[in-house]
Amino acid sequence: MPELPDVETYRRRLEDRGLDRTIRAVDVLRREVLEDDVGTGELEDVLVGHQLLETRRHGKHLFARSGGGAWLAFHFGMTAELVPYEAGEDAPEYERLRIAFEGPARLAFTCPRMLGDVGMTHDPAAYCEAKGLGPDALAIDEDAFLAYLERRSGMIKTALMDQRGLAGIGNVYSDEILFQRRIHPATPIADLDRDARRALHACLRDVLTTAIEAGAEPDAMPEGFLLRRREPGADCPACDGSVERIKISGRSAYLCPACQGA
DNA sequence: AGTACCACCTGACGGC
DNA sequence: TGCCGTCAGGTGGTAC
Repeated sequence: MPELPDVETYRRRLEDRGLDRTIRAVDVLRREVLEDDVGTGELEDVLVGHQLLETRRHGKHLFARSGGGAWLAFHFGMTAELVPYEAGEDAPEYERLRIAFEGPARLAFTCPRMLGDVGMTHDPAAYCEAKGLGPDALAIDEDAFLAYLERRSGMIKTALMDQRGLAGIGNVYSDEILFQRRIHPATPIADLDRDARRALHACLRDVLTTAIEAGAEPDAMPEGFLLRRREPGADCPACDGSVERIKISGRSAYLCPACQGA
């Protein structure tokens, strides 16, 4: 589930359960989760005997600064997660990398599908730039958002999901934002007037902050959220219609045709 | 530039 | 029970 609200939730989890504890060991259970330029030895040098001191999030990327002089960079792919647990408890399923702190605390990077990864950097901002990431979706202001839409064409959903333009929004939350504005996901950007674009920016902030407050848990989100009804034929949370799944450039988009026009 | 499509890798689920 | 197809919220590359 790792879009911006999920990653922000992991960040808070890491703040709670991973900072200011001395790291005793780091175990890489599956080497493939490390980015190509990161070796296990290097990872140990940076972590073991040190503490994680601060966190940062940019879009779907999470960073943690080690007292050992570098930042860890977590990227979650479709299914990765950060799971704190304690020695003595069963390790979470699909644990791929484990940080063992002195005492019982453990922090697992789990990744069933192996599409996430862990990297290292000396500068998160430079790292994001190298990845081509645009501004964080919660940091971009209205003017910058309008300017972004101004310089591209095509479908609105695609623009919201493009990490180079706006970092943090993925398939689920782009659908949610567009549903809340009653905009069909395939709507050409050119069809949205200035007021609609401004409202979209405000809505995107609302949806993301509401989701963060709910801990990125669908069941804890407002009844009116589409993401709680993400299956074809489900009842629309806002009208008598039902939820439909369509394909937009190969991805599943969910919407209510009655609310969001054809 | 934008879009469709395939690939990556693994798991869950429904149908027969 | 077993096999098969389909789908999954991420990204990245290619070809039109």
